[in-house]
Amino acid sequence: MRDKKRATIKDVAQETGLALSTVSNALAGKSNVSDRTRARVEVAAERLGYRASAVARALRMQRSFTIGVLIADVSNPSSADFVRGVEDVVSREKCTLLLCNTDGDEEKQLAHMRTLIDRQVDGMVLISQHCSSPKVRELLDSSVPFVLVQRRSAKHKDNYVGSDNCEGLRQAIHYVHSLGHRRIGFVQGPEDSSSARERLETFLSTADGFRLKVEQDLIYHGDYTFEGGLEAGQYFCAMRRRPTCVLASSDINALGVIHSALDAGLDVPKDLSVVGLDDISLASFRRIDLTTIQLQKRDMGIAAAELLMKQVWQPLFRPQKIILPTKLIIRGSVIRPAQKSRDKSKKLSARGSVGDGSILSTAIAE
Amino acid sequence: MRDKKRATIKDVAQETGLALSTVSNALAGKSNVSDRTRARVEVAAERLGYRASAVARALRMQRSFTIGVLIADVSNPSSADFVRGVEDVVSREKCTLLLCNTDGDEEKQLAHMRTLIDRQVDGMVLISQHCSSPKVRELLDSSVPFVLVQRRSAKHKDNYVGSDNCEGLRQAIHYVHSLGHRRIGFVQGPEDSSSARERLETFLSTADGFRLKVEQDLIYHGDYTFEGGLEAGQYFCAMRRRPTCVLASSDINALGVIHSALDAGLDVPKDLSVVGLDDISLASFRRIDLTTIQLQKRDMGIAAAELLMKQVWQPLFRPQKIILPTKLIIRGSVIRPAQKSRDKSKKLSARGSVGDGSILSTAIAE
DNA sequence: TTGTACGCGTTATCAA
DNA sequence: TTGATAACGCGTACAA
Repeated sequence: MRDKKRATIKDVAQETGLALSTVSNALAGKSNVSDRTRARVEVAAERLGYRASAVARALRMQRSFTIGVLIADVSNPSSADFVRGVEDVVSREKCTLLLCNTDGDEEKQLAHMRTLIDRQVDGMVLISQHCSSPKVRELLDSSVPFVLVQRRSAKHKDNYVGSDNCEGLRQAIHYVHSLGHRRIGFVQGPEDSSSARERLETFLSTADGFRLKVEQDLIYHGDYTFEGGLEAGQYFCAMRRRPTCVLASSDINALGVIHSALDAGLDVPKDLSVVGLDDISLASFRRIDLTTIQLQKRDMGIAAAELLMKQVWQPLFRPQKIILPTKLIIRGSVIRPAQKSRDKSKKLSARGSVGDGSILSTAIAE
Repeated sequence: MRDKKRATIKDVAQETGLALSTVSNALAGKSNVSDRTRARVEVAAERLGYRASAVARALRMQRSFTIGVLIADVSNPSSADFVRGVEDVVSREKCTLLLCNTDGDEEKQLAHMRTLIDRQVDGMVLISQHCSSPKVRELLDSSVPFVLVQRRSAKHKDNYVGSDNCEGLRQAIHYVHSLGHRRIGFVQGPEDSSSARERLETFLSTADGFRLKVEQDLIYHGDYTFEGGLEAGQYFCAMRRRPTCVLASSDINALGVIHSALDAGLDVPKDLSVVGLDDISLASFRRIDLTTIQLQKRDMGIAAAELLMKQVWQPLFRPQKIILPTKLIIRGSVIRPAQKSRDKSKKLSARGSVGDGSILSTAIAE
């Protein structure tokens, strides 16, 4: 069943009685071929079902019309959006996307990077990948154009697309503070993430602006995962002086925190308010109703791919940083802390659900 | 900064003073080369940082070590898992994955299929894609090995990986029936999905086995999306004789149904029980706590890729169908219908959350 | 306007 | 055991 050989440009030449180059020129839309022959060529090509081999073309042109994307895990809802954004523009530009999962493992990342380079991708997008270690650096600098997304190297002037780690977070802190929260827990992302570090700094300085003293034990060194959220939640809920609000490292992470809080017999948001980061599509689902800092991931993917394509077309294009805005999305997972409860804002309080029997609601505020 | 030219096999030959073919043989691990020269070659290759060009190799070998994957939308949480599974085995097999989003649009699918074929992919995995229309069919049959996932063509004997649309669903119906539900709504997936059709048949026949008469208006012709779930939910909630339980077409769809029910002032599960399909990771999150039929998507992706690789290596391998089991995962979104409430099953009832003020709990059973 | 010839970097065949 | 040579399918200078 599998077809006989694919028609090549040679077949079209034979069919029309023209030379290879004439056919090539005709099909490429070059101006040095008469309308009559072009038409003949087109008809013949159509009839033979001829399509140029992208492989041969890539070899000849030293350009594969292929873009590599490295990501920790596509099946992670908070990262797949990036890929989608990248693919949007890549396919619009007549390129195709080579996808690699690295699981955050540097060895895997290196291996994938090498095979991408072997495949002569025209460029790569690295989403939250390692980018500082010598080995990665060497590949990066010696091969093809690339754009870093979300995680950058301090030491180098690279193309970078990220989100404003300050603005949304500051809004969140203002908001939470305005509601009366004074003890605020913070889940920090992984140590090697530049964004995670920036967010921590922003948190500390903003809190400082409010004369909030942030004790060390209010910073939980975690990651972006659900499991990490569970642990963070357990940690915070077990504290003697429990925070009244927790800023999680991601939406998924926030759900982990909430999960643990519920397990501990606390109610969210009555006993513990939680803020996420991402605004995944499910965040607006009523049963979740997560107040969160919105990241425009698909747009970041789009920006990254567009930046990359510029690099590909004009290799002298100067490296560029693009920072997309973030903003706080207010939903129901944050309300005033318990002490000054009796709150009037019906909309918010109505949304809280009642916990199960074993409520240990010894709500503590400072 | 961008490197000077990549070293080619020619450079290695020059460096060692050997012939191209000898170098090639040495590096390919062929047995017809002395240990001494092999060592020399390896050293030289290492020093020059030589890596074979995958493009040239693909042209020569007519094999690209590349697999194409077509999917509606990677950023959809209920489909990204497939991709991850496919990538797991593809990368293990030293191949790379070309990813295309089709948005369920046949034209886009065709365009992507063509570029994949132009790129001489060794095979393709089509996840929930169109596979019966003449145009698609023609490409499928005339190009490279392929495996269909989740949606198949009735008319052809293709490689297919799917899930048992019967078993899990039957379990769900048994379960729901045993709790006392008699009016059960069913959200059907898109018309052109073979799985959706199979599930409807299973639903009807199983219901028939219980002497449940399923009126036409209990079947809602929808899709797999959240928005579709919202509409389905509105539809069911507005019925004069409302169902006490709804079987949704996917987890995301189920969340839509729940959302609408809550909006209508109903409580889930007290006034309306809901069953999902997928078991996405968030389904187990307490605030969602969705009783659902589990599909092993990542495993399906793995099975599909393995089947495809077999086809690639041995083109005479006979087409094969692989059906992965499904099972009901019992959580909290289904309880006994309101009438015969007063239920004793603490575990289930304890999990229900209390609705807000405006409860229209005119629960109706047959 | 059309045709010839070469090279992109490999692997495979066959002769030395 | 090693080496010369011919493909693979295309684009492109250059000659006709």
